[in-house]
Amino acid sequence: MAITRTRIQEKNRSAILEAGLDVFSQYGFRGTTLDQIADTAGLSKPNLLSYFPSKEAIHTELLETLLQAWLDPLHALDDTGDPIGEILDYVKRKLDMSRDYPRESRLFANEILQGGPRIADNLNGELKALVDEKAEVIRGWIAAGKVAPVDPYHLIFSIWALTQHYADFDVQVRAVLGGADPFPGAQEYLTQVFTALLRL
Amino acid sequence: MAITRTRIQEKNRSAILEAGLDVFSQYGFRGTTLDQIADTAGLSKPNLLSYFPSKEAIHTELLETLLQAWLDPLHALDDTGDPIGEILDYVKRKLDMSRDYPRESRLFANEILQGGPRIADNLNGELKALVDEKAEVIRGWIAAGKVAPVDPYHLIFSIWALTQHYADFDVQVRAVLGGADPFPGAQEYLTQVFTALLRL
DNA sequence: GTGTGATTTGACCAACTGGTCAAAGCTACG
DNA sequence: CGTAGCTTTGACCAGTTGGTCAAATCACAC
Repeated sequence: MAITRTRIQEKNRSAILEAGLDVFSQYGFRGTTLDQIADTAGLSKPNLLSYFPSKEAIHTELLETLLQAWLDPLHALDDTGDPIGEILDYVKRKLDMSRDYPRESRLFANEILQGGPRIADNLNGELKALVDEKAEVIRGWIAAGKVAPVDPYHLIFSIWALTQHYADFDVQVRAVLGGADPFPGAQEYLTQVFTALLRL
Repeated sequence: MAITRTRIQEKNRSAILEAGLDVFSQYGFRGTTLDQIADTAGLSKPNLLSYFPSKEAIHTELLETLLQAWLDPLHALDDTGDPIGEILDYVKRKLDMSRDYPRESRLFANEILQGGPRIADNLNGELKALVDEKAEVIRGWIAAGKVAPVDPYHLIFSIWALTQHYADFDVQVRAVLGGADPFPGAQEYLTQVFTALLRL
């Protein structure tokens, strides 16, 4: 079912998704209006609705794209690699995502804050399965005496929390730092944290 | 300007604030309706509006109360105490707040996600000043050779991120853990993290 | 019980919301 | 140049939103 699309359709669709990401990530699903998205995308509302059947459809498409990108870095955690190096690489990938795709991070945060009604299945299914799998990998490393014994689930939560914080709470972080770019310092600090934690 | 209030006024005001906290913390300012708050509080909308002049006023009052409670645990960080113990105590206080006041945490998260338009002054003023002050305390501990050298700002960010995550992303955390209470494990894990990081 | 002020609400309003539709404008190809 | 079909929009609709108001109800001191 390959849908053929004209250049204009391609351009408008991505303009709408881009605009939707902008607005949904700030105001959440209920706080966002179609007029806001249409204005941001530079289209009229009826025109926008000729590309997506509803507000819900735009949001759903954004969330689906996001969830894939969200799990990718964790998929890449390789049980045959150097344990501490693998974990530090995962931290780095997630921090880079917070720097380069902060709106996606905020879209996810907004959805979770609202109780995750639209992604509950994914959380309880794909996400949980993947985390269970990787937690097992980390447990293996601990059993093999390659990293210090820590709860693998809370280890993963802490990586999420520490990296996403720089995207989700960007305004607060920059206020405290007087506007300076937090990411170089964050990279160094997080390396230090996880090295100290996992080193034997 | 001490306002005298009848018992009914006292009860209704707090019912409204309670309901507002419930709804605002889930849907954010724009995503929340007065009808939702009124229903949750068990009042009619006109009655609700006889206690607060507008939706904005309820939100503002909640945010002001919140910001005070937010800064309190950091205020308590004592430069004359045992450094690592002081920091671990701060972590514990913040984690307890995430467990006992998750809605407040989410209200704050929602406001920051939206760019913090209603609390920008506080972030750049009171909050920044307090963090600057406590960062100086931590720097002193590092200079005195009492804790390992770490960036004090990122240390504070990491405490916020790691503790608030358990309130803000509660749905995700519980999905991954299959519904189990995350807080006992979190307490232990966070102690381990900050001990490993700060110990010389 | 009665009156007074506190409390509550039904009915209402203008602005906004998500969404529809028919008509208009535009573009590429013969 | 014409026209078929892609693209766009003005006008519209019903439901919701934040907020108002006068009238009704209630609680309680006398």
